[in-house]
Amino acid sequence: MKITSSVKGTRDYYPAEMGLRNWLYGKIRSVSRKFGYQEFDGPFLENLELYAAKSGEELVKKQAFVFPDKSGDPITLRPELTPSLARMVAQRIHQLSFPVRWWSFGPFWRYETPQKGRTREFFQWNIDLLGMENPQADAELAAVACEFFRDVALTAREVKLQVNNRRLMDSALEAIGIRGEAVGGTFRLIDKKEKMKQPEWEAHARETGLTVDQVKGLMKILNDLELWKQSRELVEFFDAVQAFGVSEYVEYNPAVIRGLDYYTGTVFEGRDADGEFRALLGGGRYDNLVADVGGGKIPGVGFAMGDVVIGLILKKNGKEPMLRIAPADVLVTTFSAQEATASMEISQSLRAAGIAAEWYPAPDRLPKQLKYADALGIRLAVILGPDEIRQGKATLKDLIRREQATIERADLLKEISKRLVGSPCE
RNA sequence: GUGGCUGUAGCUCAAUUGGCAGAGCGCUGGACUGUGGAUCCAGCUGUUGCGGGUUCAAUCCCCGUCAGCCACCCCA
Repeated sequence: MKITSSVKGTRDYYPAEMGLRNWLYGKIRSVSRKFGYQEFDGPFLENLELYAAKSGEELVKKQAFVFPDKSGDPITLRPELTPSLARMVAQRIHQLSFPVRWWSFGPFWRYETPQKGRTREFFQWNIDLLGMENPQADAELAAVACEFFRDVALTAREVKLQVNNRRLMDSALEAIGIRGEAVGGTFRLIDKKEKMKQPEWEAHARETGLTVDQVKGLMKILNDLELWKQSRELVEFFDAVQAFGVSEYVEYNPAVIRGLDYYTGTVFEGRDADGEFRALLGGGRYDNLVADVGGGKIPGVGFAMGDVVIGLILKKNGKEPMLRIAPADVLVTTFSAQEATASMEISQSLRAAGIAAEWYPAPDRLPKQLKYADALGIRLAVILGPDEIRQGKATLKDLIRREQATIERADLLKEISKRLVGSPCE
């Protein structure tokens, strides 16, 4: 019988991967709560209409998984969370206490060609602050991202948060005569700047309809690392970032634009310092989105971080956690069929005391059982043979320290608890 | 969606101009019948991604297809 293959662009979560995913979730949860954010989630299925005018055109028309339901209505597997968030806020706008601070971690789907750092099914951390439009709120989200970097031990040398502002770019472009419909094309041009060689990029810029002077002007904008000082929003933003104590991670980058149409002000991206991977997180200010889904005018700012790229960056920098495969701290071995019952009873008495204990369910050779404990990273083994049973004792073996002692059974619990303090794994 | 590279044991990879499909790691057993990681010995593991074609003969050449990766596009 042939094994049915998995769906393209999906991943299987074996216990090791599941452990990593849960570890990541734990870090995300901890940072989010530290800043006072509440966990929520939206449905995984949404009506296509929700995304129609608000997300990028590409995201909806080409990248969304859309299926007709039995009545023929187009149902979408959510490609992002922000429109759902905007709807949920719009629906309860009179009951919520603002500022609303919400976060979420869940699956999303995009129909794209899978590559490194990009899958069709992925998990994403979303965190948003709604109801405030001051730059200090933007800075808080930047601080959340940087605090997360710190919590997973990524340094400011390894990752950066690069910031820009749409309004600043709009006015800078307007100053060189680019306005209206030409702005979108120019934004895409800016996105390409880092990927293309200089003459190539200039030629491409001319093809999109820019004059020689405009290309020069655009170059000047992109090379001016002091440009942010002309933006009151960004000046206040950077002051607040300093107050939050995360300046080391945050820098101005005029080439950061973001593709999504709903961003209106500050935008930012998390990147690894070498620029080896695609953006590990992206977000910004969206002041019209709630109104666009039929709610009142509620400004918002937030970001999303996918699990795939952060996983690659953690791995590259040696910051993946040491995770144990087995949840049990103790393996109670089974010496022979005669001692099996006593072993089971001991394992249960450990559980009753709150210790995760695994009972080896067959009288296999002792070396095999100990190898099993070793392979799963179970630190302690209890050995209960005829000698121990006769004397009312038990042997406790510490697989890490390579030592063992035969002790009174009454002392077993105490000894185990003592040895489990300060375990090296998470 | 377009173009390119790759696909061999559970994992990492070999295999001469087309000529019997191999190694390391891992796994199983033993050396060691009540003690794991080291060492040594032995053993197991294959529809060479899948389907077709050319050939006396295909892992190798050709076509198709699927998957991974790279670029474009876009983005977490």
